[in-house]
Amino acid sequence: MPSANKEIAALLYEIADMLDILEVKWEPIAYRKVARVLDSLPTEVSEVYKQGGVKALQEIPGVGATISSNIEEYLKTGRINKIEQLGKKIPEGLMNLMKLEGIGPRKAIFLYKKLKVKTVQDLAAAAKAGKLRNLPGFGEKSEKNILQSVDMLKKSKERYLLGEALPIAKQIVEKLRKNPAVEQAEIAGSTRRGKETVGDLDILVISRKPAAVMEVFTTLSEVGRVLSKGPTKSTVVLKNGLQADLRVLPAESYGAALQYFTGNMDHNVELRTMAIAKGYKLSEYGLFDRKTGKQLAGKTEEEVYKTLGLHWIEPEMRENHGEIEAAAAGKLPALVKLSDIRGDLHLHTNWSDGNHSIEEMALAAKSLGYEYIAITDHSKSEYQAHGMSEERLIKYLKAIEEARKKIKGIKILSGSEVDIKGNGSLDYPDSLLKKLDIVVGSIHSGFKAPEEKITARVLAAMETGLISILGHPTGRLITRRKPFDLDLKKVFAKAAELGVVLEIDSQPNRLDLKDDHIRLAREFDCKFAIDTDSHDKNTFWYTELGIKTARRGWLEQKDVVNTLPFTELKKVFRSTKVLL
DNA sequence: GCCGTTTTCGGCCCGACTGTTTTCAGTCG
Repeated sequence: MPSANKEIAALLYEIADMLDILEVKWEPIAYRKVARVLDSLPTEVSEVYKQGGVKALQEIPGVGATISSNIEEYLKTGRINKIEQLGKKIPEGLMNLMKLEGIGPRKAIFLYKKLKVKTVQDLAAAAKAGKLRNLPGFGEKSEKNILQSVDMLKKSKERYLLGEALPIAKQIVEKLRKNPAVEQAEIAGSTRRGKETVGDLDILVISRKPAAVMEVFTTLSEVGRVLSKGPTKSTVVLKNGLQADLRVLPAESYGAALQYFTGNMDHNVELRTMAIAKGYKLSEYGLFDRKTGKQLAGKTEEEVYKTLGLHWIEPEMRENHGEIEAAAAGKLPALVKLSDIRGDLHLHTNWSDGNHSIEEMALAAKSLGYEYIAITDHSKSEYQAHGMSEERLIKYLKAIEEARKKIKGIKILSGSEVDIKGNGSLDYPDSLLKKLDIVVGSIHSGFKAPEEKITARVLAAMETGLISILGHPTGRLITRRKPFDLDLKKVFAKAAELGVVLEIDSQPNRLDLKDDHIRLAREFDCKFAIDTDSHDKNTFWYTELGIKTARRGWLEQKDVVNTLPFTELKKVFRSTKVLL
């Protein structure tokens, strides 16, 4: 299912930027708003249009007569004429100037008018030649900053994996907490929401000595460069290139600030709109009565939500995807928690491409308090990953048997991550598969096959009745590879029918299924397993990433099979005819 | 361009920091 939503959103953003440069008032806001909505719309715009035409498009918040016709045009022709029309009025390359930190639409158009600067290179040359310093609103400092921005643009990476951002965010927060000036320090932003990629870190500190906090923050060993440093807000670029913002607020604003800096933007705009309707004003400082200016809430997030007539909403749900309506109706799910996890059902050892032995993996899992694990090394087709031949599989099962004798206090299940081959058959004969406790069925080839083909392949594999868990179902690698072109509805319906558990693979670059897909699968009443797919005893913490992803998909404890005690887990997998 | 338990016209979230100014515009989130 290739998504047109993202493409349309990108075009609407482009229109907004163009209108900004042309100094059109308000219209950019309207376009940007719809772009944001489409970016995270769970349903396909093309479907909406197919069902109800332009009228249905106008049901999407922010979409009116003009934008709906823009969308319709795109769906029919693959382009939006307005972009070409606007493009004629804007010099080639000028849009790129706005990618520079500190250059917005006003400065971009001003520089063009004054100096005929069109490209980033033009601007860098002008700055180097000292041609900017005498322009109104510019000075020597501006030239220096522009040159630094050009430098940064070259090096910058768009977004970082949650698995990269979360550890460093935690590290920074821990350091801040050790400082006596810091009363509280929290991670906010998309990291707190558990988004699969993170653009920058948002850190919130409560303190009565903001200056001291800023000093500590801007001189942390992780910091590469300080972009700005004020009394309550500073921005730095970390040595790994990730940007980090720190805000300091007083304790009475803690809840409102945490709420505000957690976002996302759409969620916040919605809350502020609700506040306005009630005659309140919501900011990071608190919820206030508009007339009297009296603070009504702000110390805790719960208080802020409650005063707006809502139950407290889990950070991972704050995407304006219906959670506000659910909170108003008291219908929020009780999300699954990290502490609910009792085991990991997808692990590799040095029997295939893992770094540690069966015993080492089992001991690491046991030290986490896990009740059970499944060892699931690769099947024979995974030649490059030292996939096991039938003969080695037999020896491997004996080795698992040995490990069970040595290590008590944790159940070690025997399994394999078995390749689903091109025709949908599995990589070992049925007789061997039936000797395993758990079969994780995964696709590792033919990623680019057309929808019908790859969907049929997955359905056929599930119909063998021998797959317990469908491993990393869409095969995506966040930074490298698109998901398979699967008909997810068919796959989820079949998984629910046959009792095949869907994996949420917690590898930082996978997070597969992803949040939106999980929510869709949940509608089919599918069951899930949150696994780490660990190849090393030190990566069990990836579960945290999988949990956040599951929570973004609104999953509850009852939806996730590896939260079950072992006796219950056995019952789940009985239906797939795999022995346990 | 969109939208309406204040509005079919007149608003559009709100506030911090920087660099330039000497009270503020632009940018950012």
